Amino acid sequence: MATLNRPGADDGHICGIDTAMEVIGGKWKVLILWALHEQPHRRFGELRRLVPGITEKVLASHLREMEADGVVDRVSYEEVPPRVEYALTKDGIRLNDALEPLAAWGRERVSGP
Amino acid sequence: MATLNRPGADDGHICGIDTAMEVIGGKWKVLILWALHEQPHRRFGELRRLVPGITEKVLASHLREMEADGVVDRVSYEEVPPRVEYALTKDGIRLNDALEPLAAWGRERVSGP
DNA sequence: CTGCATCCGTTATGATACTG
DNA sequence: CAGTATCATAACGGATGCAG
Repeated sequence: MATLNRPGADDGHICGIDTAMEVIGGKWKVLILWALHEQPHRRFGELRRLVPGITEKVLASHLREMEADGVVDRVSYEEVPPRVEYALTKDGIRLNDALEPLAAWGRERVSGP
Repeated sequence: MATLNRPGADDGHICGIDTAMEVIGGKWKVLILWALHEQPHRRFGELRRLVPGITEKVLASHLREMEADGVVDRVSYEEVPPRVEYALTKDGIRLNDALEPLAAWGRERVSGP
């Protein structure tokens, strides 16, 4: 290959990582993925508590993006009070699995080799 | 565990991924890593060509950050004209390896399952 | 050749208040 | 409960010019 390529170029993804980076690019997305990985069918309020520091606005927009990216499923139950549940899609689960080695790297880095 | 945690919190990194995300958080860092993985001891100008679209300022600042994070080694030869070479550290190599499953995920996503 | 300084626009993230 | 609207700020990236 002559050069590496940016997202959006014809091929764009010689190493494929940029594709993934676009999906997990939000500041809190990996934590959301992680929370949904531990237990599927989390409600909005649960996620808000599980990811301390995140605002409702950012949580909502991240969830919408992840839904659009096909890694998260959103199920809205038409009841009162409202109930909405989020879960990983199959692709989201695979994404989370692919993140595990990275998590291991981070853990080693914190605790030392 | 009660909650997930942000970087900087006491534990901070229950899943360890946020640690890694901080290191690869720059827009072009994974591409720089990739370029250095293919062949160590790249020069500044080489990297600029290998990562089309990146500006000198951003390349320089990314390299400095990655050096501070201990994933890149910088070797400056005191000659004229100046020559500076960059290479992955051991930790950088392991990081790149940890990125591979993510790259695979991205590749599948582009080409279809 | 390497790469820092400055200015500047865009995007991402945050705080707060409000609605169905 | 599950969001949306609005306003404000910060972080990031890009363009250009200059220096060792």
